Amino acid sequence: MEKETRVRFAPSPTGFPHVGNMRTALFNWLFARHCGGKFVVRIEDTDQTRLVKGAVEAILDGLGWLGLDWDEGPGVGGPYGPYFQSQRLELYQEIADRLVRQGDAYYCYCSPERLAAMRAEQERLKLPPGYDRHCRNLDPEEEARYIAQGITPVVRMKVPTDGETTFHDLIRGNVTFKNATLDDFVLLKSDHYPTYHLANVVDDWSMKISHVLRAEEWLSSTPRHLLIYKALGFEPPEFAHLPMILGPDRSKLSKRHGAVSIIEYKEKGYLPQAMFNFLALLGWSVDDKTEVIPREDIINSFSLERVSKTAAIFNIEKLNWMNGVYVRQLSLDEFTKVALPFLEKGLSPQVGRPLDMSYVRRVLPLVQERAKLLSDIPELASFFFVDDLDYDVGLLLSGKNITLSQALKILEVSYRQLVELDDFSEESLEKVLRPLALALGLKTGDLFGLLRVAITGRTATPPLFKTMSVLGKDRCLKRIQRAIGNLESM
RNA sequence: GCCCCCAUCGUCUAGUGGCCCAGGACACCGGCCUUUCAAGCCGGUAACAGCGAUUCGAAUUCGCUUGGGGGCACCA
Repeated sequence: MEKETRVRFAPSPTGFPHVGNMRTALFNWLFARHCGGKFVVRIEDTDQTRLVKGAVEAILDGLGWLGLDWDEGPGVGGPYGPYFQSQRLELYQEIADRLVRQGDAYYCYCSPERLAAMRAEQERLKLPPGYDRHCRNLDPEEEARYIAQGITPVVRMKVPTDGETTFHDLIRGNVTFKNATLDDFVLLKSDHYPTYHLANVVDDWSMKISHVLRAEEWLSSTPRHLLIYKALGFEPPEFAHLPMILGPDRSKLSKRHGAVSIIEYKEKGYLPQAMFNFLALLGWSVDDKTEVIPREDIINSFSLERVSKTAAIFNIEKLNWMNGVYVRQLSLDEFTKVALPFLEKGLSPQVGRPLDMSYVRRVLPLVQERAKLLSDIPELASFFFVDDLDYDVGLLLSGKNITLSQALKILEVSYRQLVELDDFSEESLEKVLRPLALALGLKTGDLFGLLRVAITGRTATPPLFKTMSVLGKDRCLKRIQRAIGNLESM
């Protein structure tokens, strides 16, 4: 029987879910779903000093938001748990002991101060930094002396000083490291927690992970992991190192590049479908032209062969465009559902709540094709809700062909015509206003432009008749009246 | 400094020796549509880092150079 495909996403809760991490999660998830394998989430909380409160929840929220469901892990359990490394300490300690007993690892009593001094010296001499193996071959007396001092040792891997470690990366091909360039890295810290290297190997093995898909930043620690697998006699998984996601300055994406947490994108009004699609295309492609592609199709066509080797810059412009595409694809019901929270939150407190839903449902279609982000919506729609339009009166005269007195006259005539109009539908309005332009000897654009400003306070809005029809006769007349007043007091 | 990875338009990418004086998308610039905006449509600017080698033929293979990135913690 073929070995089951099992992949994992193993975030450490030391911060919020970074888009780079989420892309890694996504690729793992896609790989599992494509192969009909399992997607495991494991929390790597072995650094007690850097734990961030709420980070686990935020990470899981991020996964949930993108629709990346996990088969084993926090909340769902599974046969290889626990899925928090802090709950598996004994396992790592046992393995570390075993490595020491076998002679593949050793206790190191060096103080942080000594290590720092050593590093400083190495830097001064322009030597590659790395542990100098001071404790690798301690004589028993010396070791006894350290123990007597009550020093809690760390456990270090006894890395072979010669030979090479080679592995086949599914994306990059064969990669070889000389063992001599590796130092004796720490396996178990003095607080008895494992380092990433140990915990990661032990867990990937004990959780029967078949493929490790992780970011390229891990490439150079892979030989260390392989050395541990070898010492333990474990068969290593397959490795695939995904290209990095970089900021616009080509450096590793970080907070100084702006929004970096997936949660921030959610809050700014990106749609998860759009983010999913966009992230899938960062480092992977279907063919030479497909951009917008449904989730199911991405799963079906996903393969590591089409993952690129080159680091990618996070191109927010393209994400924005793609989000707009997905926003426009939404049905009115769907759009209403996702837009409402943004409207509630972003509309001025002056606007009465709760919002009139039947009115909202008439406004929203006019906004939908103009919004790139859901957070654009309150601004795009505010004039539908606010009673007192706050605009620069000069805008009323922004049409270059109209003088103040003309504008006044036009508004007055328009007002008189509209008062008479009972049916305020788009068609009916058009039937009145187009002829009016002709009658006044105006270009339609000049008349409609003036009315637009009077009625909305803006020069760019959804189509005028639609807008007026949604606003209703009352509001439109009041606003025209008010515009007349504004002009008179100029 | 040492080790590893990478190298096609500004950006994301297609391209696995002839189909490529390099295709798509975003952005940008024109035009059309049009009551403004948006959307849509049409068109345009724009790239194989350099040098050698292999080959009848290289974006595609190899080498070197250059450039970029990542790693070198009792962090992950």
